[in-house]
Amino acid sequence: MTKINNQESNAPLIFSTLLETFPDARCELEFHTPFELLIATILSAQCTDERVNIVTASLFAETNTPEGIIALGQIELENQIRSLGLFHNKAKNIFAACQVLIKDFAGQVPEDVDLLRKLPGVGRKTANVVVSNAFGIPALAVDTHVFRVAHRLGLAHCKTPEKVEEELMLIFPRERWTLVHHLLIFHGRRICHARKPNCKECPLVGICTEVQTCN
DNA sequence: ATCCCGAGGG
DNA sequence: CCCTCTGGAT
Repeated sequence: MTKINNQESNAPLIFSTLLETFPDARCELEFHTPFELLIATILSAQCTDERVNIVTASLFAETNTPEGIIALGQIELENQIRSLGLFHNKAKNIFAACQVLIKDFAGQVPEDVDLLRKLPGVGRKTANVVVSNAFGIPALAVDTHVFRVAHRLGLAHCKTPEKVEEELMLIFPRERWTLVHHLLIFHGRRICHARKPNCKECPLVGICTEVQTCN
């Protein structure tokens, strides 16, 4: 029996529609180096990119190297990132990650997802964001937005981000992975919100498998 | 109240 | 699998 909400065949239409709607879809974290993006991405958990950018602007003006962060000290780092939430864990992880970078990677951010994941505080999603946006290596990071939107559009059906990542990578060609990630995020943030999706302004309302009619 | 580009630990 | 960490925006 055919799965009724299997929309893999609609993937090209979904891609082109979202690209037309969000031609500026991109990484919204501000960075100049892979290390800056790594730190910004770790900081981005549970808060908006906009506020991460405010904090990193002043932090990176002070230092943007692993050695510099170590010199800053964990307590001072905590104080600088406090307003971003989860500040203790983030500071602890960033501090430890800088030590690993210096000790095992000659102070350079590795261009490999598996190596990146050896860094404290770097999971699958963060590693994918760094390799794709800092090094141009195709990757499809599945965060809360990508997960939600992919399910609503019928592009994914699995229960874990890892499995959804696999599903999406099979549906879209490798050279599109990074852009697909950004398009789904923009759609999730601007229109397909977690709580009250704005279906009335959704360009995909005609093919969505989960249209919300109560808003 | 609920959500924000999560990850680690139990 | 679940829980915890966290301030700010809405």
